[in-house]
Amino acid sequence: MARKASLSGFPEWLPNERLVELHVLDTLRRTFELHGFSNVETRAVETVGQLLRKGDIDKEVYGISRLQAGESTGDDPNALALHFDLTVPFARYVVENAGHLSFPFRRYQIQKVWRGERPQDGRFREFTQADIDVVGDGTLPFKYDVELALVIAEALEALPIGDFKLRVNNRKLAEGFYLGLGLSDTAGVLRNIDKLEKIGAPRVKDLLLDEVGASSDQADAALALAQIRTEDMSFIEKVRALGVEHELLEQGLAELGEVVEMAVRRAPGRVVADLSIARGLDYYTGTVYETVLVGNEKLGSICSGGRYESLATKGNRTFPGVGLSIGVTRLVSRMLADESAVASRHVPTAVYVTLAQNDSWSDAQDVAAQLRARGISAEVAASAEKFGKQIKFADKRGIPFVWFTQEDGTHEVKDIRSGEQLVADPATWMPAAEDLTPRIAAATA
RNA sequence: GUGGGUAUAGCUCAGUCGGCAGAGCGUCUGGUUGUGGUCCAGAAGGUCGCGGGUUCAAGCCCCGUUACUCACCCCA
Repeated sequence: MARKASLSGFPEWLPNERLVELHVLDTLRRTFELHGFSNVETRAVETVGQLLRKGDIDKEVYGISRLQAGESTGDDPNALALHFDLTVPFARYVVENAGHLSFPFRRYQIQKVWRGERPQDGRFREFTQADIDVVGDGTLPFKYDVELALVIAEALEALPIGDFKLRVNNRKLAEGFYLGLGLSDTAGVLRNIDKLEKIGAPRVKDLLLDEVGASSDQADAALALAQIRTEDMSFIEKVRALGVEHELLEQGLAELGEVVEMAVRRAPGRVVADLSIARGLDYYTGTVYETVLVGNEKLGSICSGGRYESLATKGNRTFPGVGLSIGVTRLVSRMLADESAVASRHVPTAVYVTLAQNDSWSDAQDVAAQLRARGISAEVAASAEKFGKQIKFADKRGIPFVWFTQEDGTHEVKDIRSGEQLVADPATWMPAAEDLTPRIAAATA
């Protein structure tokens, strides 16, 4: 059971919960590196001017000020603030280090981010994001849009989170469609279509009529597009059947088709073409991704991103990119809440070395050192309490083995779960591989 | 930022009409004096969120406040 933090929105896990989070982080790191992504870390703060480049989100940003100085971060673009995602800092990093990087540059970045939003289930003010992006110099082949969807599907598949769906759409497809319909405020249409799942078609239609000046037919057509959802290439025929024509629409169909075609082959069942996905942020220009846990759709997206033709600019150079961001904290909070993953024990210790007499502590440390030298985590009792108490100490922590040294200098090790106690040699004894370190087990559904 | 709900032991929660602060679980100790888990007995553990008011008397009623929480907004 996930414990609620004392400061809302700033979660702090217990040791066994943190083990689950570490397992997620280790798994992501391993998957990303297997696919050749380099890691970078950027500073926690950016200037306000830098952060607000991509939109009016100043309400979400935590400013930094020195208490003594009584400074106000107010409107000063040079004031410092905590980053609220990893994409904007990465864009700055790319520009500043362009001369040292080789493009296309693929990097992953796993860090805390901060947002001054009202916390709720699965929504935090301090949380960890795991980003992967590929950024090019001037151009970036579309194949990366396909590749990133597959890398993310693989990464999520390696986690004990149950079934998920990576929903993919394409901005060009949607915008071309709206333009072909004669709706020029494509951003406005997108913004309202994005609410479809939450508020339903009738209310979205009202919004389209009121806010973007669509006719009833135009609104119906936009809604019809958004209702298309297929796990194969058939979405293309369904779009064509709506009878709208536009050059941008054709481009979008071709691009989304490429992602879906490859996903069907390489990640079957994980990717769905979902033409209702819009994504709130307006810097996406092509592919957009959003991921939900099947059965936990209300939690919101656990991973999203997209293609942006201009991640950053430097002089007359532009750096297009495509990337996705996994909401690690949201994911972990869900895994803890529904106990879909639990640590096999609370501590790293595999062997608890007991003490027969208080003055045998140093000898016990010699035993522990021999075990540690072979990669076995060992801990020595602090006082020679009754063996019953020492065993209980280990049992409460889930330590699987208790070590006894006899008066004659021989050793025995007890498996605390079976009660089986055998003669053992500290120079050669090994626990079973699954007992060496805490394991994260997926609950069997 | 807007609206609703909640706040009592480490955890989950009772607390009647305003009249001595409670239970279960957990923790600790002992039974069992150097091999745990079960069982039995006992113990410790409280700023009743905080501040004010009404009253002979407030966990309970009134006002304020803070935190938490759900929804809106927005997003991982």
